[in-house]
Amino acid sequence: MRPTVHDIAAAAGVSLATVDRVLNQRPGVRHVTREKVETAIRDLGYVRDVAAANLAKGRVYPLTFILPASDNSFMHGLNAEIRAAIARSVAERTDIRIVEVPAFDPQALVRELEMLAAEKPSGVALVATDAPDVRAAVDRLVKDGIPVVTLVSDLTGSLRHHYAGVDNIAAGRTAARLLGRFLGGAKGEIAILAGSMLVRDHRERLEGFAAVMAQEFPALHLLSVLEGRDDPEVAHMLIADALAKNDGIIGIYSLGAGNRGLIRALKEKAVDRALTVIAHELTAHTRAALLDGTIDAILNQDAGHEVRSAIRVLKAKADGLSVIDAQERIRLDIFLKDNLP
Amino acid sequence: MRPTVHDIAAAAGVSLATVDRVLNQRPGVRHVTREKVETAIRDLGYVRDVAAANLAKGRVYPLTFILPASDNSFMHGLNAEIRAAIARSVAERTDIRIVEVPAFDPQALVRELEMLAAEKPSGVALVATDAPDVRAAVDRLVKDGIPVVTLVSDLTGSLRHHYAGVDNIAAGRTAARLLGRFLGGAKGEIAILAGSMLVRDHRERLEGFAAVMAQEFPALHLLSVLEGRDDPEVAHMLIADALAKNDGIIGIYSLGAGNRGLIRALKEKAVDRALTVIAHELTAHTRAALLDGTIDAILNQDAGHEVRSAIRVLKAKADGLSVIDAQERIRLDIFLKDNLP
DNA sequence: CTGTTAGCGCATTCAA
DNA sequence: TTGAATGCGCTAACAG
Repeated sequence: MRPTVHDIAAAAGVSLATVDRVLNQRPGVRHVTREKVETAIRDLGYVRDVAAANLAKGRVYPLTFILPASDNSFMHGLNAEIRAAIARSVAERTDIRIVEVPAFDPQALVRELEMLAAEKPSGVALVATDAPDVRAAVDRLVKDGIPVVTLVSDLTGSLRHHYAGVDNIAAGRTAARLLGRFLGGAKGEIAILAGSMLVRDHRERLEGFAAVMAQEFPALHLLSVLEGRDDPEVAHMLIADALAKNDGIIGIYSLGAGNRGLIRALKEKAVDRALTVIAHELTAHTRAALLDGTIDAILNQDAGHEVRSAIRVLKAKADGLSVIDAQERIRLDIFLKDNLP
Repeated sequence: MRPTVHDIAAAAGVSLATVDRVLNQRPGVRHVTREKVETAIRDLGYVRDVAAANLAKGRVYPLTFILPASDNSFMHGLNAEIRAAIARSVAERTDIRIVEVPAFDPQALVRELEMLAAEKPSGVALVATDAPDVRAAVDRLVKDGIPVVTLVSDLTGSLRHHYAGVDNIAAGRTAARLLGRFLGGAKGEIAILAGSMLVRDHRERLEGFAAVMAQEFPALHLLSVLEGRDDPEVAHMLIADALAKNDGIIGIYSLGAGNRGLIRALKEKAVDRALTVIAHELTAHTRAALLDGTIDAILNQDAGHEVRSAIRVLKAKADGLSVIDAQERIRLDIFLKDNLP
């Protein structure tokens, strides 16, 4: 039978309350007493029963998710996954709130983070816009003792406890190798469609992509990046235009959202052209395009995994517990038409 | 505040014990009383607090994992992941035991399953050898009310509750498309190295691979399957021999284990040949080979995820709870040298 | 500074 | 067929 607080109390010759005090590092225990209890804990190999503790405390974890108010399938999916987590709240003792802030707007994000500092939730998850002010606001939360997890796009250099998202440099590199290998030594131009160079994840994907292309596929020439602001209309316009003007394009890498527009442009302008296309994020649109051959491969991050992982990590940090690193690693999913979920 | 058993008891005008009886469908309750309680449960929207229930019961979940005693990196990895889960046993209220049985030996597996029927653990996970007797033994366990999960290799047609492993037909198809695209229209022969056609996962991979190859890459001709019994020595011999005898081989698909031997053969016999190679399972050996260019892509199943998933599912089934399907889906990981974990 | 006591939500004797 | 009482492991008043 595993030891309980009673066993420790007996072994240390103190009462339950005192054991509880040292266990939860509360003040009001003489140094020697504390030592005695700590020794007993170590000797008996005590591990606290978190479930019982939570029951006694009636603990719930108020968590806040801050998302950009972007109208694209990926963000809708992320939102849906959080709502699914909300539906499980009772069993998981969470109390989750979703807050939307204008996209690509650091100041709005900062304001929200400052309000949260007052609310003192058990944890905060945010899709970070990469700006110094945001970093400062996040650091402030962390210093106040509130666990913070970045979601989808990281905030390197900040004190955030954890990043729940894919390695975007690796994603870009993978896209490059896939595209290069699929094109098998052909010579030509590659168009690149991004959302915005203001968000870190897109910048990193581009960086990884360009690096591998330059190093391993010199026969392929990268055109300058098209910024579609993750908006299907803008993306459509940009791609249609590029295809019309440039006959040498043989490959496209779409590293942001708004792929609806890309796909429409391809179906209108490129039915008769041999084009190899790699895109990010599995949505209803990209899935259909992969199946009908318009897209050759999709790189994806599992939004459900990201949300569940963020919640697990925030709860663990709130309790000072450790996590299973391998379980929290968000992998880069590669989908061909054969291994779709 | 969410309703508790007390609230139900009050609402139904009965005692806690009676509420508990209907909650756990125990006998000794008049029909009318039962109805009253059930109405109260529904009206108040009661959901049982599983953590509290487990505390009161002092519940632990004795689980048994049955693995083939195969000496390859993948099985070693699987074993290690189970041991990692054992290390977490205290917190997760599990009591996990690993049993090894001779590989590819249905009768040994059946004997073990029959012994388990007597022990009545909370759940059983097994790497299934595909045979009618095994199916019958599994069905027997299920009918006895013991949750059963197949791991890595499934047992279709049996009553097992869940399969924690990848879709191997999809894996084979994906391997074919990757190989075909990487070879970009070249014409030549493809060597296939399997472990044994007696295990379902290998048969399914081959099936998927052959289907896509026949349909989409007619210029590539599949040689007859080499069975390496997941043994590095045998694999080495078979591949070295094939390469020596056949100059037309331009691609290799290794769908089983024992890749150490394959890699050694490639380094000895094929340094001067342009060979595209796809293999299964990420191990220290295949990882190194991917990085140095000997292998072009690795298809993988995350053993850690499989083990954690099997445990979650077995616990849930033992309690009659539902699982999050997306969380329990084991995906096919595709690794290029750029996205290694 | 330390101890006593009463729960958290549920399961389980033992009586009635 | 039903109910009262006790305890699971832990926390948190409230006394001392």
